[in-house]
Amino acid sequence: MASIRDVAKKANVGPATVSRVLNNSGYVSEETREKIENAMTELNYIPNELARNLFHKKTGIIAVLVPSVANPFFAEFVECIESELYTYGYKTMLCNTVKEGNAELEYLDMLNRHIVDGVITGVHSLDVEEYKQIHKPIVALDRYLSENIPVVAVNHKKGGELAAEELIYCGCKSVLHFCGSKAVESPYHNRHSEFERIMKKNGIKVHSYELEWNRFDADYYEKVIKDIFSNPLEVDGVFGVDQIAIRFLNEAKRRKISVPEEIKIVAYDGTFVTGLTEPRLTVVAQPIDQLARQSAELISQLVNGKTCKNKQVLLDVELHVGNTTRNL
Amino acid sequence: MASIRDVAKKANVGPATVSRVLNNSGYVSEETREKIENAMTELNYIPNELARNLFHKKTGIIAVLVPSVANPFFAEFVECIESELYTYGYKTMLCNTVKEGNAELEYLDMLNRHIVDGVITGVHSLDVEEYKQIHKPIVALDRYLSENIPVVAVNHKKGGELAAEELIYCGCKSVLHFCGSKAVESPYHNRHSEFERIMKKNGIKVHSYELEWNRFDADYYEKVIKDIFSNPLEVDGVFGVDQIAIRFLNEAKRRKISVPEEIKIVAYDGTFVTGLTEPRLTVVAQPIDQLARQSAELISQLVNGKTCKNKQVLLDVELHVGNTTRNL
DNA sequence: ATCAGATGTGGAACGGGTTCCACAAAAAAC
DNA sequence: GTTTTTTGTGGAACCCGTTCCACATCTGAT
Repeated sequence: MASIRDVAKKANVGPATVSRVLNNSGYVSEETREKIENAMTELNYIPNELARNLFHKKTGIIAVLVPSVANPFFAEFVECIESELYTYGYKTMLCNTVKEGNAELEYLDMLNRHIVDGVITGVHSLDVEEYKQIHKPIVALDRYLSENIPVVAVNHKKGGELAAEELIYCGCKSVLHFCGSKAVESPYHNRHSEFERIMKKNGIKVHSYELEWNRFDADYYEKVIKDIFSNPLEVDGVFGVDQIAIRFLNEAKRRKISVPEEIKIVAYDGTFVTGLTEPRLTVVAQPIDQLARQSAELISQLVNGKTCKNKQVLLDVELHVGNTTRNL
Repeated sequence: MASIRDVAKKANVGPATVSRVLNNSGYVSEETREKIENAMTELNYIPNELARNLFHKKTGIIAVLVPSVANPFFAEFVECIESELYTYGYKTMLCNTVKEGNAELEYLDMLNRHIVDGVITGVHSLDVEEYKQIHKPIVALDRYLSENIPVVAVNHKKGGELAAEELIYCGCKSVLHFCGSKAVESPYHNRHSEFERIMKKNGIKVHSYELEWNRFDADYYEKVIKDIFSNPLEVDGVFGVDQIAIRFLNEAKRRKISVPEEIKIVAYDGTFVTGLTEPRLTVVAQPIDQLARQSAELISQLVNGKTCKNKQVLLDVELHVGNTTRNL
């Protein structure tokens, strides 16, 4: 509760001198420094960060927006980004945007209200106009927002290619493709278009199933799988994000469809859940830690006044062959 | 960038009047209100929350400390708590404490430095003394910190009991029990002691395997499973947290040990990952949403000056019978 | 007509640090 | 011995809302 002026009074100095001791700036004699330090410990003085923040107009807090941290991809991303931001000296404010009301907008507004210094958004909601109005530090994860806003993403085109080639290599003739909604402008569409392009080029039939863009819950995924299996399956290959792939695999097992003999499965993302199945999934893995590292670096630059317009960071994906495409 | 004084000048009023308009407090004539509102929109005025915070000595931010959001239990908890805090009007600052350095202490210090209004800690590190020094709003998840700090936890004793009874009911004679380190003071020990008590009372042999308290990564879990299977298994039942249970199940399948015929498995926690196995796991499920709801309510009370010393909230667990203990 | 109360408004002080500037004393330079 | 520099320190203004208090006007009651 003691203020800098209390300390100053106790040490018989001016508040400016105490401030200098606090920040190790300017000239302070050894003698007065000690006097002040004693006074500080005596009064149990702890500087009020709020006052500092007001003066400096910054809080050292970065908001991280994701649809839902309960989703493994975002959980891992948030885990990494928090860690990265921490090394930069920033704290992480977390916002899950899948909730009633427009939490996304509200969090963006925190930029204007000086509550956070920057925003990293991994959210794929529909209205992009709001972002274009804001000329503050924003970094987008896997989403095009505006020319001013740098994007961090993986090379989805390569991702689609790797998946397609693996399924082709394993002899598939007709595949089921779970793809994201085209309502959202995101680099991830490249994976879908590239996957389908290559498949078609090789004369392989592709059945596309468009997933809703804002659903990440178990119920939805179960519904999708049920939906798929309600009609006779005429495919020998499947490509979809982790949780869809896992659930497809499980349903196949329940129906005594052997994997990979009868159906091959390739999962996209490669979060830790793909390590929880038996057989282990073949995955196209996103380097989530690198996505986080790049996002943190970019936001740090933006917060410190550097500009990086039109910037797009593309990271490499990797195919990890498991036992759902080949019998190793 | 416009300040309240800029608005006041433009509207030919005092800053106090602008403040009253901003907060809808005190008397303001309709005429001046309009003048001020016009000035505000003209100047594109957005109040600086930092200045407000300084005056009110609060930020509306609650820090949530967890070992790692990448762990599904904490991911789900954080998802829920963020949502709950949001409804109370609080923002969530996230801190993962499994990193170099003492992040936990650093985040606790934010209470003193007025960066956050309260802390909800789900961290199980070893030194508790620091918490006893702090007389600020803190709520502990599943951990005893000090008499002043309320604890939210599930009824682990009942959890241990449910698991034990299920395994007994299914005819187990010798079980493997993965338990947490006794180095940490936590309500969760009740589940282990109760489980073992009941088992022993029923003449069932219990092999205990003590897990490290601060490891939540895949590598560690894999190592544990490998360790377990490196010796001949002489059990027909297993009880452990979700990820251990899942990995045990997978390894059993790899070794053609049939579940539940030869070995029954009960998982503890019941996070979404237990819905990703085939067969589906039998679990003792923690009501994570309620843990979050209670934590949020308590921290909100504390932040608003109410005291709740010696308080402990115990929530009920539920057994969800899956196909790893019985053939349904 | 008189007075209490409601209504309306602005100046000043405050919250708690930070920094600019002025000024003094000591050390170094010439 | 005089002039620079360097070192050391404190007061005041500032960051930007908020609230207290004083003062003014207007309404309605007696």
